[in-house]
Amino acid sequence: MGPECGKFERGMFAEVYEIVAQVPEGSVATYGQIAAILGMPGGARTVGWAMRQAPERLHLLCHRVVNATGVLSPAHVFGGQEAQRARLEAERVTFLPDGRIDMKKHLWRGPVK
DNA sequence: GGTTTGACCCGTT
DNA sequence: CAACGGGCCAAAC
Repeated sequence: MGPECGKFERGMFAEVYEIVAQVPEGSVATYGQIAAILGMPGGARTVGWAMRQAPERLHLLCHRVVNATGVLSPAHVFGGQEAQRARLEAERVTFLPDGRIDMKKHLWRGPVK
């Protein structure tokens, strides 16, 4: 593979995008979890950062990434939490009456282990 | 090359 | 239970 073989964006963002892309339907990952997989314990903010800058051309599955509490991101991100929730529900992700994702059921267990 | 930012996480008040 | 602050890290300005 050449240095510019039509790959993703450079930097550790690419790693984040790849991890997110590996999350199967019906599962969700947390920022801290992804950060830990990348070898950045405590770097949850950096992951969220990559998501903010996330280029749409990658068809990001960022809607499967939530915080550790299972709460969706602020409204101004996905065009409304309602939109993100609808996407997750379409993937058979169940929500608790609290409005949070049932992390115990859908929390991704990592790429492979 | 220092400063600012950001979709976080956790403990404490 | 809700609000506040500190810590942590990498990219953009």
